Amino acid sequence: MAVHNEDVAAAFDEMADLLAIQGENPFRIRAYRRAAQVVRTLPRDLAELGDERRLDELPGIGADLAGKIAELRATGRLRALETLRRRVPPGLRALLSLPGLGPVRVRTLKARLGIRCIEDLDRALSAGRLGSLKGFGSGIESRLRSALADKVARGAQRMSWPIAAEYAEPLRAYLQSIPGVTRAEIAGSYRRGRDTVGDLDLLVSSRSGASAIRALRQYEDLRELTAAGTTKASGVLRNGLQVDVRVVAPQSFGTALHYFTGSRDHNIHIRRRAQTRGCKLNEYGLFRGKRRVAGATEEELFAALDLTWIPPELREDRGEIEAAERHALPELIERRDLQGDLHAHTDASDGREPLAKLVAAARSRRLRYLAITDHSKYLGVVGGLDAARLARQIDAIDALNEKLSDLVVLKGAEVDILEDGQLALPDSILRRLDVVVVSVHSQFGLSEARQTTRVLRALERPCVSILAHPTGRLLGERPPYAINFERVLQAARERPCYLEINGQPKRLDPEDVHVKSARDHGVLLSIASDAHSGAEFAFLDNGIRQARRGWVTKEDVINTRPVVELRALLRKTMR
DNA sequence: GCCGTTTTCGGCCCGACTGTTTTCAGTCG
Repeated sequence: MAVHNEDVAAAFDEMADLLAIQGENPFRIRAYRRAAQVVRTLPRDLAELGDERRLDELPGIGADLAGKIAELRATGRLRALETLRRRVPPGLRALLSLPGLGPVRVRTLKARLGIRCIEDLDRALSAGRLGSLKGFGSGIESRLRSALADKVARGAQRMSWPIAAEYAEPLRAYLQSIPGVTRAEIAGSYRRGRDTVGDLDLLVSSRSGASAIRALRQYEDLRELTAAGTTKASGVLRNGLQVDVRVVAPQSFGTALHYFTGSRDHNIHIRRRAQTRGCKLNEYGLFRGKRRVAGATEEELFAALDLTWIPPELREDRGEIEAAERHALPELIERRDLQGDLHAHTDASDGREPLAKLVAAARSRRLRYLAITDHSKYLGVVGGLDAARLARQIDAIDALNEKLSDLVVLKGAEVDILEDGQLALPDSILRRLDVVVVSVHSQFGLSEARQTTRVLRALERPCVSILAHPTGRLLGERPPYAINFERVLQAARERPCYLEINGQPKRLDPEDVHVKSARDHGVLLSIASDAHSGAEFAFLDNGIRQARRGWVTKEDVINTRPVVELRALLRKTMR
């Protein structure tokens, strides 16, 4: 039985929760949580990392946890976890996710009222039995009631970054407009450019926190304010998105922005670094004794710690601090580096605009080239092109190019990879194209072995330029399909062909750690909008963000090249 | 449970808000 990173991470997370409910040493609990995080975001499968000795080289994993990983891999079980489950009713874990309930109160509920799961808690609340308990006032009771009431509705759903942006930017502008506010920035996972955002963290610079927070109450999109002090407030927007606002004085803005941007693991690492240098770092500044040595800007904070300024997208404690110390951070790609887009659809398949209109939109965005990659005719996609229709589109594009001087239209197709690894169009027509994008649109549930074989077979075909949206996930709808990404990368490098970073808000595929892994393997990338209308060329921004989180530079991306160099790279993929 | 340019033991990031607290524990980020 194959044990994957996520299985290990889930087991460690459960260990941490159950140990917390038992009242264990908080640092031991944190060690499990940190290990879960490290394993979860590992770019490669643990199975390929080899023996225990290699495992304990991972940060946060020592001899004991390496042994537990080995045990899970060998037996599929973890005796320590099973022992804990016998001692702590597993239903108690779910209680930890409710607001106001931490390990201490959960333990009280179990000890005093015999509550072992959410349903027990619901009944106890209805019967009014909580009021008698120490530490459970009417405030907590009402918060629990409402949390249980809309637990299903709200859930812990994270929102795709581009959707969150529609709420974050107006709120930022509103805060910026409050009298006395000199600056307002969105921090948190949004500023780090994560593919999904769980809540919005905003930082405000003002000498009067109280008045800024009073003004926040008036924000029209705010449903309720759940907590409000003089420097900090939390609330919920009408769409259910959680918002945290923090106010600091200008001389603290840099350290506060850094602190509020996170990630948590990055912050802890940076604060340890400050400590070992005899300093203390908090959101108000970097202090040596009582003297503030940095605070107003992030730049002075990093400089004071002998680090290059680290772009927010890299702040995940995945080696960026070590790289900044060596002044060896990558120079991350920017939107203006892109010269064209290699994945777009017209109304010949499922796009919404005709060829001419899409090309006009690309020109107005100053793209130098655009590949038209309509779907092949296959199940699932209405109106996909067969070889005859594709041949007619090829002629139409040749004619269009005659009339264009500032943009080159590249002839392409997005060809389905069939279940057996064959392509949905014959090589004879694919040879006439400039770029062949291949992708999986069916049979997402195959086993990892079969899915991997399927894609590897497709990559053996003579005409394959780019593997599009390589894991098939749809945020909030469909998980990535099971595939051995490592083997796909090896095949892509040897072949060669390129890997797409898809900028559709629902896809953002592949995820950041896989992007970084591709870069580490020397596989070149294509940043694509997958546009289905001219307006969707804006999705290139999403692809850039995803690329930056994977440490990608301009040199790692094929569509930063002028068209002549790009064509040379594409020819290398055709046999 | 992890980890080490003071340390193989004794630390482990740090502060705001809430509630029930007459001085602080619990939770959260």
